[in-house]
Amino acid sequence: MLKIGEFSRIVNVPVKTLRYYDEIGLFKSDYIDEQTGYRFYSFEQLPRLNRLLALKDLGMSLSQIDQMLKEDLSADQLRDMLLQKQVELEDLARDIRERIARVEARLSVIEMEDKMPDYEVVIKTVDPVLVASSQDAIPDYETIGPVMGRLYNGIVAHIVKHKGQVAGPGITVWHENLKAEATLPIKKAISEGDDVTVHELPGDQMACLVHHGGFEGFPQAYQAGVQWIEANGYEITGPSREVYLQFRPDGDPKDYVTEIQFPVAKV
Amino acid sequence: MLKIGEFSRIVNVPVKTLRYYDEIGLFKSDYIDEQTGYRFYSFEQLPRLNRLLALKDLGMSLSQIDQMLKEDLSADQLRDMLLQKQVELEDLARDIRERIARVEARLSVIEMEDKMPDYEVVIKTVDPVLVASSQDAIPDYETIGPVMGRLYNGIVAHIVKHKGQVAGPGITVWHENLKAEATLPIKKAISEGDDVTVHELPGDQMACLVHHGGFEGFPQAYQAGVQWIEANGYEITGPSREVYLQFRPDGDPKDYVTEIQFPVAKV
DNA sequence: GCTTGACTCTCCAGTTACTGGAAGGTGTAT
DNA sequence: ATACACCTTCCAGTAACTGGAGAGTCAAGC
Repeated sequence: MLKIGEFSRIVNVPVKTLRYYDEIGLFKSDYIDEQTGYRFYSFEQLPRLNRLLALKDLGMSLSQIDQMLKEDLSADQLRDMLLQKQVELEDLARDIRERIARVEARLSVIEMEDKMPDYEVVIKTVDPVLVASSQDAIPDYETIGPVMGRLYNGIVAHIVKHKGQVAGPGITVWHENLKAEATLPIKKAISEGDDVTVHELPGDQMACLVHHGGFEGFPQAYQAGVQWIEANGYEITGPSREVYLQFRPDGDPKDYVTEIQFPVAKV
Repeated sequence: MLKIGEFSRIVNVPVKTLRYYDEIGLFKSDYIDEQTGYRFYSFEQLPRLNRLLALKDLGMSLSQIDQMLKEDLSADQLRDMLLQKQVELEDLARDIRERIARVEARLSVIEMEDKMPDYEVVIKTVDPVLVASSQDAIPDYETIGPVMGRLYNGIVAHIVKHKGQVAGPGITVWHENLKAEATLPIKKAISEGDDVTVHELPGDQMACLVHHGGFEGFPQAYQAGVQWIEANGYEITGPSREVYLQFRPDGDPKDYVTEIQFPVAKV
């Protein structure tokens, strides 16, 4: 019979931890002196504790270990738990590798620019949105402003005419070949018109960044987004979007806030 | 100005979490209505939150993020924190790879034997011990018993003669060519004798397993230890030891408990 | 026999980054 | 007027310990 401190030294487990395992019933002391409350451990308990420690070294949780130490657990059940842990660990390993890549990407920005990146990119899942939509080709960069203005005005007019309700800020979807689709989220479906269709923008995993200021800064913002996506092992899988979080045609462009979204998937 | 729920939807962060960040001062709402206590957020706050989320994606803790978001932090300090995180993540990645290897080793045992391994191996750090020691070559397996008996009797006699105090169970160190060193831990150094020396067994990282029962089972135990060490990417770096945790020459061998230790290092 | 120091006991609080729930107030649409 | 969604604060719980306070126990040395 060993006192807790002696046992602790043999198995290299802190006294506090042994008391904790005793308390939660995972590893009880062999015998407790009723007078003093002292815990006593025996050498016969070593195999159980060693199995416990070995399982802990695999990363199992204490409650899982508790199950696995039960005598009546079949080899099949054991195997299943280990296989599950294996999958879990492999997911975790992948996650860590991605994190390391992100840290390295950020470090390389700091090396080059001597500061944090100007645009922070975050991955998020965007829900599908029902929108009223109108689109047109943009002949060249100069004409983006007027064309977009015309498209949005058309949509607003259409929504007003059909008593629809706007549900959020405007979203432009950039299809290939400079074809711009202007959309406004609406609460319920309304009938379509000559130039205005009603459909759902699909939900997706998006790499998002926020641009603060006028439209003249967009090229840099797009560039930053594309660079991040490449450096972090994603690829663009569809048309990008601009969400005009804060915008009024008569407002100061300095106050504009736009979120740029790229639908992405892991390469 | 956005209510917490609207802001939550835009940034894809749960309301509860925003309130929590507000509470710990990491990310305060822009304005609080004094009447109702409602929190309001502005689009101007998006960049800070996005930077926060991006840093969280690197695995930084909230308190580290809090420091990194301070305006007056130099690029050098930022770089140092990221470098430190990088090292930390790489350590973690290695740790997880090793865990995966251990899970796989255990799975292969279960596939072959349809049960948990008979011997559980754990890595632990063993402290140096001061011992009285006596050694001899073992001509063949048959003679282990008598020779060890003689060696230990000699040590005990020596310790008694010099009024030393035994500090723990006997330890046999197996040097090359079947040379056995019998040792007994002692509390304080005593003078040496013709056959008995006093010195310190070095501390080391050891792969340890516990054998329950008589000495006839030792070969299997050693085999299990060596197999585990190979399967888990360690190598043996010195002489192995046997610690006789529970042993009396006149006792029932079934009750003997011995810890076998192999000094190891990662390959 | 007494003191000293090492050891043990229980109980409580704190760690991280939230999450869930209860009880109660607010805002808007029908 | 009422239903419903939304907001508030406060409290408890998570995992696996760790640290500390205050009190009792044990063995050795004088």
